[in-house]
Amino acid sequence: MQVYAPLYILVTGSIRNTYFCSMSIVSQLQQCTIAGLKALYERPFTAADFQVNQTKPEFEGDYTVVMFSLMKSLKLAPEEIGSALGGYLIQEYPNYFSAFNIIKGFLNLTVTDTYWTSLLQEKHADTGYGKKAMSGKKVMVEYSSPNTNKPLHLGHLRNNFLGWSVAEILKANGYEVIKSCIVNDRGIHICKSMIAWQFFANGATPDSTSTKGDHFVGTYYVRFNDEYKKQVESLVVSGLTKEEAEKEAPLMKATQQMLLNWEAGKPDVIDLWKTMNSWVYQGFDITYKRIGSDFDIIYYESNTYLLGKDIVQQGLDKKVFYKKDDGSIWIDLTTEGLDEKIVQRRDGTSVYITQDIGLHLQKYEQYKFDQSIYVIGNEQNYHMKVLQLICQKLGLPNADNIFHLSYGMVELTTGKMKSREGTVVDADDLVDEMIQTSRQHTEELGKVKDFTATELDALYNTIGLGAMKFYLLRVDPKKTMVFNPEESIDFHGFTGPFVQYTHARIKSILRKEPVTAHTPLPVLSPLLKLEKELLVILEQYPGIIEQAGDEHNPSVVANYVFNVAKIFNSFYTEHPIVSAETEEKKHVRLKLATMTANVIRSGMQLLGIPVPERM
RNA sequence: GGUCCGGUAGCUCAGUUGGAUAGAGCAUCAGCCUUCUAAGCUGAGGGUCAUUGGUUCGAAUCCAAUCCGGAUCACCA
Repeated sequence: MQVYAPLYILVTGSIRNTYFCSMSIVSQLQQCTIAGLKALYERPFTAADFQVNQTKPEFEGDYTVVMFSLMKSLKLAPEEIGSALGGYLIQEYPNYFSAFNIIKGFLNLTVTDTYWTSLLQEKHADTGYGKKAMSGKKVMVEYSSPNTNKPLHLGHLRNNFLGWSVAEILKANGYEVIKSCIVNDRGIHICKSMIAWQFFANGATPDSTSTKGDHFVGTYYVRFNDEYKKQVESLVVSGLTKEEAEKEAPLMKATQQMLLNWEAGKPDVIDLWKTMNSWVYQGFDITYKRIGSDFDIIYYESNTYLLGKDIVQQGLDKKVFYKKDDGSIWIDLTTEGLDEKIVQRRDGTSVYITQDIGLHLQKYEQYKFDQSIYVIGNEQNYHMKVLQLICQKLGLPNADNIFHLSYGMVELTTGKMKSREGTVVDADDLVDEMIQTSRQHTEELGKVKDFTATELDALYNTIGLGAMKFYLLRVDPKKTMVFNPEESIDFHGFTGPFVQYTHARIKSILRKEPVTAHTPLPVLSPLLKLEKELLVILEQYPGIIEQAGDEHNPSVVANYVFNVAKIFNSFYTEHPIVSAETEEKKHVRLKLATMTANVIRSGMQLLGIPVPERM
């Protein structure tokens, strides 16, 4: 919890006038209400006994105590409770509440201008506003997890942006965060692109074809599937069943042999594998750098795929697992409503889930984390449920604190993305297009003609990527979302560039009128509607960070930051800042603008989106 | 078939520890640039919150049933 000195709290001597200075105004109101109910009715209530909401715009007031449940337990009419409680709050907490009205079961309270202006005075220049002090807790966030046989696509982008943003949000909530990635660099699917390269490439390389390495390898993965399909078809024509043909196709047999050779460590296969993977990594590096992803630790499946075997033995000893007659090892999860799950094949090799059990333990031993978050698509909900259950049954450390941040698939307006049908949206192509679009818009508007070429490139990147990240992060992670190409390059309305633009607008004013040059508040003239509206939403920022952290949900921040920008823009249109009615108003508005810019910058940073000074 | 997730405006999404007349953006229509950046602002139209029943002062939100969509239930990863 943040702690800030309550300069704006005036101590009046009454014991009941103790203030809860580091709290949000909502918590404050809850505490005051509890105290009031106790004083008035000599009965103990908790915050769960009544509801506090933001007052609807059509009514007078800032926050509302919903009294229906109180009416029931006190057996009193709303007017009675409302006038007693409202009167009490105004009398006992004059620094917080200045007026009230009662409509049906709603007690609407007006928060004093003193409260808002003191908040503004104290927080307007605080770039760490809303962020919590380090708690000493450590959390691992695993995300991205690409395969080394094809380039990154739209689905990976959602994953990467989510992982990055959740890491930033957790940092803001006081966690130490370790970002990790598990690279799926081995297995039959990796061998497919290797075999296709051997058969069809004639020694071509990314350099010889001027192709980005991951795309280069990706074409051979596609080529494999095409050629394999042809082989299967011709075998079917020659009389085999489809199943037989799929097994007997020469390409598949070669691939399976290659996998065996890889596992046996045959030098020529290992060399080819290393070479092709290095091509892919060169490509990934470029993409990760462009989209602003990075990791503190990268695990490779080629190193981890043998993990977990000791654990399987321990599980047998503990009778968590059992062995079937053929030698394969299983766990029975039917009492949990799941199925039986294999953890070791009859040939003694470990399966996908076994590696994950091993990796969990390895990560724990390495980092001693308090929580381990996996950013993985919802198609793996079952897998992750089983993983956690097994870890718990084995009594592995911190198994209860495995959290699957399950996100929904990204679909296209035309339907689902399918790698094999070529309906995927490539990450690099998309980034290119977004940057190109931002260039076009910027040139049309012609506001930054004095920028150098380098500055312009940086700006196009900021806007293009900002639009894309915001577009993918503004939706609740767990929901399947639709990617609409036209909508994604729209820079108006609920978009990243809209928020960035609002920031640039403010900065333009502050360059002319630095806020530091002004005397401190207090302010005597009453706050106008839009001034207060801005302060009300700015006051909510710490709570938003907390909520986003608790829910592992960046869309909470995206929605918030958009609303802040929207309210600021209304305010900006309605009220002049530099040429305000009075000097006092000018000071207040400059500070409001400063605080708004800081919150926008801070919130966007939690989404991994920089904001420009000009655009 | 079992399990899980979802269904809110033409489209994309908010809103669900039960609260006032269900909100944004896009799209459509009507306005606003001698004035701090119009990537902006103001206003209008647009809803059987999938359906039905239940719980209660009050249901988009909770419960039950039904319909529709998706994911998953591999000795693949």
